[in-house]
Parts: sequence; structure tokens; C-alpha cells
Amino acid sequence: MSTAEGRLTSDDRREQILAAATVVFGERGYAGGTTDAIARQAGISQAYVVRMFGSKEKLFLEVAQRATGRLRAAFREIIAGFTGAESNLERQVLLGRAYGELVADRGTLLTLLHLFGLGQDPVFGPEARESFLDVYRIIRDEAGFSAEEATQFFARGMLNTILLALRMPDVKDDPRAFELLSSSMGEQCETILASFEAQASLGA
Amino acid sequence: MSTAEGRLTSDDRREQILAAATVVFGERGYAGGTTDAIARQAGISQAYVVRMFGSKEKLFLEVAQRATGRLRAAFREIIAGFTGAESNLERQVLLGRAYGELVADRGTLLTLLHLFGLGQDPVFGPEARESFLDVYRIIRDEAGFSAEEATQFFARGMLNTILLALRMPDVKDDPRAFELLSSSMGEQCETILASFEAQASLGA
DNA sequence: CTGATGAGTAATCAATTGATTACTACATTC
DNA sequence: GAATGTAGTAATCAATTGATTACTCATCAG
Repeated sequence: MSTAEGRLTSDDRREQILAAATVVFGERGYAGGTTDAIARQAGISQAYVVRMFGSKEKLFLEVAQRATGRLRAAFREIIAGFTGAESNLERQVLLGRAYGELVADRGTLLTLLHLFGLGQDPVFGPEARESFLDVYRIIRDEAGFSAEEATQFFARGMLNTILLALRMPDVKDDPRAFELLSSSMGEQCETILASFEAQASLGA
Repeated sequence: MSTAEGRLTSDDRREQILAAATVVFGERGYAGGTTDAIARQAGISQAYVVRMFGSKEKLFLEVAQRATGRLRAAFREIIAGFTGAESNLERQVLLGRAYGELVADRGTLLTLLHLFGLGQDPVFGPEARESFLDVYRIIRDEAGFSAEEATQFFARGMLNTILLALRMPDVKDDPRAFELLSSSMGEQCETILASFEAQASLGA
């Protein structure tokens, strides 16, 4: 996606770099994602990536905050649409669907997962914990789930996240893999898989 | 833990390097974990680390295989101890406890999680999927769980894994964090937390 | 003793990486 | 039309990293 445009406003360029960084950090993790790969993905020079965000660390922080922010927004949007007539089970389905749509962007999915693996980092750790808890508070206080319901919802979400990160749908021919995917993700698997196929992967 | 011993047999040294690599790869991921950090952790030279395993990639592969292998062994040991009188719920508790004991080693926990985030890697991806499915098959075929029970068991396990990776117990004073931890991990949280405290973290 | 084998390292290399600097080109404003 | 700000890059740097090579030192069989 090295969109070879001309000059952009710094805000537009910023968005573009964040999108590119989400892809690269997703595929290679924080340590493995280079500013050079991000620059190439965005079609600009490596120097400009660093200059616009100050450092790779600050860039990743913004990428992570953007991902968790989008998650919060997606959940709040669904909750705002609650009529009050749904059962909590129906609400779980609606929220789960929203999560599925969000992480249909593989970069976002993987960035979230990589962030979770950075719990011991002095900078990203606190950020990761706080974001995770924020989402839990939304599900608990704003969606009105009980602790048990919320935990169950999160557990299923984490399993789905890992199954997608693993690219488990790639071995869907295996009967046990198919069973696990169906049992955990239901029909959502198809939609998300299709979306993954559509996403360009980084060159070697 | 730079245990400054003298010469060891190559097998003993191998074990020691694998243990050191588990710690380092756990804390910094595959890309971020350097052979130099592993060597220092093991108290030997960087050259010897590379030489013994051929490459960093092969070393990580062995570390990952060791972690997933231990998981399979732990589950099989528990299953072998089943009397046939337990309910499936009791069996879930027993297996969950075994998982908790395994990932009380933080290096193992994080190595597993990092492996899951490598699903698109041409080398580690297939390995990760196959290992994950192997464990699922054990739970499904050898422990005799239904697809729904197994999925639920895995979902809970993945949530616990991420909560521990996030170091969520560090913010246990937060009422919602405490609630989530209690609801997902129960009293196991205490044991594992204590074990984490006891583990030396890498120097800067 | 001697010679071979295995454990382990120091030194070094080429490649990569995040960051900095000095610069260019295009706008906008006065 | 000069001046100023803003988007963007080329060139370069110091540090790091995985890997290789040539070596040292200990041990042990004969």
C-alpha cells in the first residue's frame, strides 16, 4: 500500500503513518517492527516517520492507544444502541460482533495482542493494563453485565483473538480446528477470514 | 541468574541456555530477545549460544517446542490421574490448576503468548497452530470434554494468560481489576503472583 | 607424555536500526 | 517578490545484532 501521493497535510500524513505502523507492528511486533518498514509501507522516508513522532516508542504508544480507543468507541456505540429489550445474551452477541468487525483489521488485532505481551514494559505495561481495565469497566458498568457475564465475554474474546492471531482458519480443513473455530467464533469466522484475505501482507 | 559455574557437559549447558532463553524471549519477545542477553543470562559467551543452536531462529523454535511440550505433558499427567468419578467441571478445575502451575513460570507463560502472536511467521506460525491444536485434541479426545466444554476451558485459559501477561495483579487495588482477576482466576491468582515475585527480572 | 576431542571464548564482521543533521522544494503571506 | 513556514528527503552516525573464525584450555585414552 505504498500510496505514492504528493504532499499531504501533516495531519493526513500522520494518519497514514499510524495506519502503516499498525500493519507493521502487527506483523512484526514492537521490537521487530522497524521505522524503515513503516516508512516504506507509508511511501515516505524513514527520517520523516521518526521526526513526526519523536521516537519509535512514542509512535507505538499512539498506535496502541488508537487501537484501544477504537475498541472503546466501538463498544460504546453498540451500547448506545441498546433498546433495553435485549437479553444479556443478545447483548453479548451484539458486542461480540462489534469486536469481530474491529479486529477484522488484522493490524489492529495483532497490535492489541502484542500490547498485551508487553505487560512488564515500564511504558507500555501501565498503558496496556489501564486500557484493558477501561474496556472491562465499559462492559461491566455501561453495558450492565454481571462480573460473571463480563468475564465470560472477555474469555471468549481472548480466545477468538488468539485463534485469529494464530491464523487458525488456515488449517480449517482439520476437523478439530474447524470445530474449535465454529464453537468459539461461530459464523463470524467466515467474515473475518475474508477480510484477512483482502489485506495485503508485507513484502519480504 | 548468571550462575558462574565452570565447564558443564554440553547437555547441561544446553538446558541452561534454553532456560535462559525462555526468560529473555518471554520478557522481550522473539525479535527483541537478543542472543547476547540470553548469553549473559546463562553466564556464557554470545558466540556459544549461537553455536550450540545454529541460529536464533532454531533456538526460539526449541524454546517454543519445549514450552508447548511441557503443557501437553502436564495435561496428560492430570488426565492419567483421573479416577473416572469426577464431573467434567471438577476435571476442568484440575486441568486449570495444572495450567496455572505451568505458567507460574513467567518465561513459559510469555513465550507461549509471543508464539501465538507469530501466526503469520512462515516458520513459527505452523508450529504454533499445530501445538495449539494438539493441546485442543488432548482436552477433547483424551480428557473427554465436549466441544463446548473444551472451548470454554480454552477461553478461560486464554483470558488468564493475558491477565497474567499484563501483570494485572499489579493493580489489584483497583476494585474492577480485583473483581476480574477473582472471577477469572479465583484463588490461583495468589499462588502465581507469589511465584512471579520470586522470579528475578532482567537488568536494564 | 602425547594427541585428540570437546567446552568455551575473544575478536571481528557485515548488516541493520533508530536517530540526527543539513538540506530542498513548495506554499502562503505581507 | 522577498520572507517565512511547512512537508519532506538524502546522507550519515553510532550503536546493536546475529553470525563466523580462529583460538585457548581442560580432559582423557593409549
